[in-house]
Amino acid sequence: MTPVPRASAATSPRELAHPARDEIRLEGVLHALSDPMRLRVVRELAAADAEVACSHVELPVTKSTCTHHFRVLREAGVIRQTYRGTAKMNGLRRDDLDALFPGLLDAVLAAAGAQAARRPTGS
Amino acid sequence: MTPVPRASAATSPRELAHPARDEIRLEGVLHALSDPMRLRVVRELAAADAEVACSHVELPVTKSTCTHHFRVLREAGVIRQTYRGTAKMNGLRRDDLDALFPGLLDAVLAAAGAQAARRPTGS
DNA sequence: GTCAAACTACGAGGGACTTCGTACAATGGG
DNA sequence: CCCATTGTACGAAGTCCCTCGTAGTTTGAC
Repeated sequence: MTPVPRASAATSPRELAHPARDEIRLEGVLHALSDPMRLRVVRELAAADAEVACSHVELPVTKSTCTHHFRVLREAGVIRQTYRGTAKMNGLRRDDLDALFPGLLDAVLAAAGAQAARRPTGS
Repeated sequence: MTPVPRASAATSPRELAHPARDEIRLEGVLHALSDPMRLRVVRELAAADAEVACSHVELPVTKSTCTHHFRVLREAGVIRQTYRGTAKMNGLRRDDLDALFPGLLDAVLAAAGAQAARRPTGS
């Protein structure tokens, strides 16, 4: 079909917009973390302690929904995303979050872990 | 006789339903705190460090909306509400939250304070 | 009894969110 | 070049959420 020309995409290998550190809002972070799917993603990223591909995180939703949740996390400033070949790597923005909201991420992760321990089979 | 007094046209002692400690879910708490109005309420309750009447918390919304937000906070397990005459007193459930999610409430409160300091005139 | 104060219930409007399906683009290997 | 893999865009359906106005209930004071 008609090849769509794109602006200056020749040298830019698909870049993604991230909020700057001081653009990250607490309400946005809390809202991003208040979804079970996204909290699960964040827990896996924290456990991995490295960049993880979207496809490596197993969620009981379709790929479209997966993309949506990763975008919410990125736009809230919780994760950083970069392309690597056909994969998209995800990493927690620990440094920014710890600088802005000291102890918050660790408290949420610990709380999620404790809650998961209390609810063995559920969620 | 009614064994379980409901909050709908009940009899003498108006009682309110609160979730038990182990019924409090992290996602619910995070969602409750992710709203600017409710975060504001929680900050005021934490600053007061005592029971505060709904009418004493000044919010730029109508009373109906105020009631709604207080109920969300109560049903999420963040606050405890009790009637006292015509007033309804509100207090943080610090003990329960600290037991379930150690450090979470303090981290959120500190983060909210830090963010408010970065944004002097409320957005 | 009457009245004001404080809060609630109900419903409505408008917007945001979660999920999905389908079709499409970018990358790297055979 | 062809194609499988990976993720995106777009729209749609259904649901939930925030806000409000109005009418009503409960309580305590006069």
